[in-house]
Amino acid sequence: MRRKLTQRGKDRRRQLMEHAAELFAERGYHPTSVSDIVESLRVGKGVFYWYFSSKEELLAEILRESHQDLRRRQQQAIGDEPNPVLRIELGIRATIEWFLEHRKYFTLFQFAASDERFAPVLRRNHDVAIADAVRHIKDAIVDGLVADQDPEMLAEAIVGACNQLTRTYVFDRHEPVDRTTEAAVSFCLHGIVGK
Amino acid sequence: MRRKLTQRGKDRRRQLMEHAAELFAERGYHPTSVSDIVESLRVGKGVFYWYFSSKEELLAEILRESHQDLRRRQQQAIGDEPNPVLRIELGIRATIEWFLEHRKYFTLFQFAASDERFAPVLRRNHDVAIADAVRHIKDAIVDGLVADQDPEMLAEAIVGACNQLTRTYVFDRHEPVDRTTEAAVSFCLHGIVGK
DNA sequence: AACGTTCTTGACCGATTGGTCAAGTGCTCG
DNA sequence: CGAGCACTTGACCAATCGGTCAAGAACGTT
Repeated sequence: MRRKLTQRGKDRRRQLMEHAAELFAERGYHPTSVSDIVESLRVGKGVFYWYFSSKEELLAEILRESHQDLRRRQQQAIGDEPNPVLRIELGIRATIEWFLEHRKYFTLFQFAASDERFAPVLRRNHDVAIADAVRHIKDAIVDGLVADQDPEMLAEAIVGACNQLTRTYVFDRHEPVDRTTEAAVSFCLHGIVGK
Repeated sequence: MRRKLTQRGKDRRRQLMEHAAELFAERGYHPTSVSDIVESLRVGKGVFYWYFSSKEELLAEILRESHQDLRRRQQQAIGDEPNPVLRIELGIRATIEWFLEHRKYFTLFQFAASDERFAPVLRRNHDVAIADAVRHIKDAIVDGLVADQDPEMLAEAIVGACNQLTRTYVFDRHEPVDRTTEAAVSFCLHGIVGK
């Protein structure tokens, strides 16, 4: 296990994480062995265990860091937009775009959600995302833009609808993202506004 | 591999599938070995390979049969309801109820979607479910009950929102199903109707 | 140049895996 | 009763897994 990292070390660590994420997304977490990872990178197995204490810790770390990156993108996209409904829309668009550029994490998140070992990490990520959305929804309710319903449930529904649309059209069918994004936005906004 | 099954054989097969599904859902597919399955059932390993040609085939079979059962439940719930929007609502309610009674399959479907090997089976299941929903949505558009949008995208959005709400409130938090179902129905119907 | 730290190597290990098979048991039907 | 098929056993196998470690290379600092 590592102690302090030089720049060289940080680069290796990044390289391992990026590469492992790709392999995990392609072949799955369990079927991808630590040997697979280090061999395709042409380094010894010791390298892996210098930077990560276990294969499990590696995936947990990948999940944490990638989610941080997604969240950064969302906040950047929303900026200081005053209209809460518009903030939600900007968040949806940013999320779909991010996944389009980071396809591998979509499969990874999905797998992690189905494995007891990683569910806690994913759960924390998810809770943060929901909390973000809930703030905007509450603002919208206060402003009278949205009917008074449970904001948390609305947030979950939005996330679910967007993820499913992204999976089907962007990942499975490789369709252009525009129509999908518009459909997601329209469905979710009508869903929360509630006639 | 089996040839013909007596009643005794059919029962064993069912028993293996049900039990394996539970173990897979609890500990995950890969971490659950064939030995785990047969040992906890107190039978020899040969029994497993008498009924299934591989561990992979077993899960594929579980996915197929459970999805058939879910679909049967949906069709039964919808009956011959003439109003297409109401048909969708009945379908949503039936789905959430079914998953409540068959929790183990939720985790299983989720894992399968993240594994290349099982994606094809799951994909066919999903396509059938979407096609069912699309028919009702098209009817609703023809009747002027729903704005003219891509019915397939609406169907995907509905499935996504419902699944997410079910996962969070019914599985993770073990909350009573009523409020969740109402939220799902409300969000989805407003989402498709489109003010 | 020399020393300590960071980083890399790859043979090695015990455990476990999915899957096979020769040998047997029990059920059914003529 | 006995022949034949449906089913069961569990030792066994080759392959692979995550992880260790003693040895040494590369680097930064002085």
